[in-house]
Amino acid sequence: MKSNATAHEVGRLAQVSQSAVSRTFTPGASVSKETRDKVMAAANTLGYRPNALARSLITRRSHIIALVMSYLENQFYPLVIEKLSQKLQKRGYHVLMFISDLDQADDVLAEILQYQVDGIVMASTTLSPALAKSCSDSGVPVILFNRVPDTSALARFSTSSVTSDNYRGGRQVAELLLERGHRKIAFLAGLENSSTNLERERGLNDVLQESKLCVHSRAVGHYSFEGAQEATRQLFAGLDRPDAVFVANDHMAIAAMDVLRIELNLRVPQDVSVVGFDDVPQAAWGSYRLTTVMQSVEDMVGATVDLLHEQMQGEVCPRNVVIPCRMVLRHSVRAA
Amino acid sequence: MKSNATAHEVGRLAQVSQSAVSRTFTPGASVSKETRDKVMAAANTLGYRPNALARSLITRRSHIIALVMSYLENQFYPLVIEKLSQKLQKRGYHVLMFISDLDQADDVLAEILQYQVDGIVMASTTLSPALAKSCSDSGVPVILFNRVPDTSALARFSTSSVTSDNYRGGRQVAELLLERGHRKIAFLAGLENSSTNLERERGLNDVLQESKLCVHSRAVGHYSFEGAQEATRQLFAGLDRPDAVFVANDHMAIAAMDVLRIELNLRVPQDVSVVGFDDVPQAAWGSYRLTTVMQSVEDMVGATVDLLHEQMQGEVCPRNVVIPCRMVLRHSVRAA
DNA sequence: CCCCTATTTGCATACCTATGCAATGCTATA
DNA sequence: TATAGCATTGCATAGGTATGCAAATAGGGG
Repeated sequence: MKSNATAHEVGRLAQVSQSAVSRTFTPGASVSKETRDKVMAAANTLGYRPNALARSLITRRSHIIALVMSYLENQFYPLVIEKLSQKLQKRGYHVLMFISDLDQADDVLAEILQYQVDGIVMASTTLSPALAKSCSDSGVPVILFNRVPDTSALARFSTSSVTSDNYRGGRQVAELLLERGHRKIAFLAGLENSSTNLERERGLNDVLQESKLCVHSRAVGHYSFEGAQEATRQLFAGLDRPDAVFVANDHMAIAAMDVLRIELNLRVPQDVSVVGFDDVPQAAWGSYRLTTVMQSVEDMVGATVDLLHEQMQGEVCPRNVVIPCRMVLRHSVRAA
Repeated sequence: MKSNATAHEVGRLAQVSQSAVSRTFTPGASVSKETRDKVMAAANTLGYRPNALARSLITRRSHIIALVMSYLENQFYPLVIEKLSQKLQKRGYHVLMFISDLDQADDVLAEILQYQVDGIVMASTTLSPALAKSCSDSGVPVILFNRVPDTSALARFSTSSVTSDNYRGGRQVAELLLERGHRKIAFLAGLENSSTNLERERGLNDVLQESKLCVHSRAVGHYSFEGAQEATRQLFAGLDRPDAVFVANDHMAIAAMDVLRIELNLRVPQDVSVVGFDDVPQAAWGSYRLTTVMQSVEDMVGATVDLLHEQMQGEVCPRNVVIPCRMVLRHSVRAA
């Protein structure tokens, strides 16, 4: 009873043509209730399921969305996978996962295109202008998630993006820290050239500058846990220590807090205030209670799915969607 | 310059047949260097990529592996996605993600089979015997990851599994706690009927019994963060409190530690020892330094990929692979 | 009872590639 | 030089489904 049953075989058993079988499994096709019932009965007997590959070959729709990610260490991304996969499943699409190093994204993309995917979501990865063009040529919509297209004109006009309002988030953090009386504010950067890092830092700097201040010190953690630990040590190595640190994301902020408390014996927030970005679940854990800027995964993924749908309908106009974000006040910043 | 180019078009441009094009892109096929070069040149001009769907239709190999997961809250699973995806990519396979609620796995499986996947990995999900049979009928190997097949004979003989040695892990935890002088040991359970929970608890109970002891108390956290918080409160609500808690996984153990320290003002490990299971990255974080049992994601995923390969070659004999696990001593258990 | 329309059905083809088979060309050996 | 043997190539078909088109059927109104 191998489930190799084809539409032909079902048709033969049900005494109808293969077309009738196809129509039975195609919503909205023209079939009488009578034949539909016959077909369904035969299909159940044989354990028939339409072959999605053969179907895609004709309809030119695979109902597969490629999702490219580089590292899942940061808990933000698993949440994205989960939400995205769920929302797409509800609309009849499925997610094909690709893990790629940050720089090797181009190679992966070549593979992806072979699968005739209906769309591509690239999370925290940039896309070379050449590849972006190659995608838009083949008519596959590409959505950058949590990254903004390269400033190069070529890429900017051919791919869409969904980000949160990183600049305003950065500003809000700066305003909060100033309001709480901090004047020696350090920035712990993620990946130097990532748009998230650039925008968040720009927000911080602009607010400081408006108050005739500037950043106290700066170190780079490359969005990794170990990198953030090392960067924290650097920031606090000198005699003139910062009294607050804005960390480019929560994942690094947690690493920083542990170093501050355990290695350097500093209290958070009494001795140093720490602010993160993302609002990953761990930020709420009792041991950290990290004040941070929430990026709504729900909204960002929702916007991504909407964009995909739009562009798969053939709307060729790429858009850059910006989702507002919101300060979440916990206990890692001192009172005024 | 739409990348819709087909093998026919490439062939025409290169002045060869479609077969020659196909052979050029099929490793090991018979093509002269001369024609291969002509084909490659034409392919580059047209931006040709073989259509993986059409190819799969003929070869009856989609090179797609379905991965079914239920919840990614526990950081163990993102690591699995990452490793599995990487290892499979190296062998030319890709991962199609399916998120399913614990009980709705059967529905999802019907969808999966339409995609003609070459294999299915089900992480922490059980499979109804009927569906298991349905898969083995259609010749698709199914690997249960971190779960053991149902005790029902039907399922046991048709699906493989990869787990760590949960029973021995549970024993090791018990031995450690006894050795450190604990006699009032509580167990914080995950999902009551999951094989991981059953085995870990059995290991604990067996060792206690061998020392003429039994578990001090028990509560259920359902492998969720909030569930574990509530369960911890229950365990410590009475007057006769446990002096050690074995928590069925790290994710819950961390929730428990926060409740113990922050809500109940207990010190870990001075007042209570806590042991987890999995060794997720967070267990090593400075604020927790959780003593736990390491499940090697690397080894488990490696075994999964090997099993898949084996079964996809047509070896029909399902196997239950058990990976050894290892105690990781940190600082959440008191000294002897 | 007939004709017109609406619905249902089957035939044939297309989607794109892989591959068995026969044919072709070529080299080397006797 | 003839022939066997090998490497390369093209032809034709298959894989499973969707769909345009024409044929067939049913239904309804006059």
